[in-house]
Amino acid sequence: MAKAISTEFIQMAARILKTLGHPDRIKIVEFLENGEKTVGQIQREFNLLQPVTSQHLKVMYDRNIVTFRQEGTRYFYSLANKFILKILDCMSEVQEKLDSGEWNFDFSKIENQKEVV
Amino acid sequence: MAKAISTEFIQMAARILKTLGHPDRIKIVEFLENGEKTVGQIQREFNLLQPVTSQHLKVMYDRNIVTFRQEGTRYFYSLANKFILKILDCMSEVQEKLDSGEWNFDFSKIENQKEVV
DNA sequence: ATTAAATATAGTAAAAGTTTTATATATAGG
DNA sequence: CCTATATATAAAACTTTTACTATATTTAAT
Repeated sequence: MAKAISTEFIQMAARILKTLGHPDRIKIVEFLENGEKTVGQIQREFNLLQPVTSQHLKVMYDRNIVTFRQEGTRYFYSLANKFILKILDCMSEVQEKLDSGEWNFDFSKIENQKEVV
Repeated sequence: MAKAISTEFIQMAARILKTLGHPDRIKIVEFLENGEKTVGQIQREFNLLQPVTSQHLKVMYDRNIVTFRQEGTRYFYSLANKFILKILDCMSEVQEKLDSGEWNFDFSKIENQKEVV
C-alpha cells in the first residue's frame, strides 16, 4: 500500500496534477505518448487555436511535463518524464475498470456543473 | 500500454486531477487513506484553518472525491472511490522511483517559480 | 433555556488560470 | 532580398481558485 508522501514531492505532484487537470492538456499528453509531435500536428488533431496550443505546451514545458527539440521552423514536443506516463497508465487503467463496470463513478456530480468556490 | 481515453472520461479525469492539484488536498486525501477522519482531525493534522478545511472537503465532495457520514456534531470524511486510491498509489510509486534514483525529475523548474500565464 | 463545540456557509479581495486577438521571430524557399 | 510557414510571445478581458474573516447551524451538555 501507498507509503507516506514527502512535502517536497507533494508540492511537485500538486503542480503536475493541476497542470494536467485540463482536458486539452490531458489529450495532448496522451497524444504524445505515441511519440513526438509538432505544434501543428497537435493543433490539427484537436482543433485548437495555434496560440492556445503553444500556450499549453509552454505551461507544460515550464512544469517539466513536456520537452522539445527544434528542427528548422518546427518544434517537436515529447513527454519529459516517466511520471506522466505513469499517470496516463493510471488513468487508462481506471477507465478500463469503469468501462467493464468493475468500478463505479458518479458522473452526475461533475457534469455540466457550474464551478463552485 | 495505455489505451485511448474517451472524451467523457477525459472531462471527469481533468476535473479530478485539477482538484487534487493542491498540496493540502493531496495531503488530506492521503490522510484519508488510513480511514475516515473528522474535519477537526484533518484540520489539526495539517494545521489548517477550519473554514479552509471545510472548503477543501466541500470541493472534493462536490467532485466525488470524498464522501462523509455525520455523527452528532462530527462529520467523518472518507475517500469516495477507487480512482483516488489509484492516483495515490501512482504517486507513491513515482516517489519511490525518485527516491531510489531510478527515475529523475528536475525540481528546479517547478520550485519557487512565479506562475506564468 | 443557555452555552459550548464542531462544522458549514457566505462574502470578498487577491491571485492564478484561460481565451482571444494581435504581433513578433525565425527559418526555408524562391 | 522577399515571401510564406511554423511557432512563439504579448496583452487584454474574463473566469476560476484561493485564502480570509465573519457568521450561521446543529447537536450535546449543563
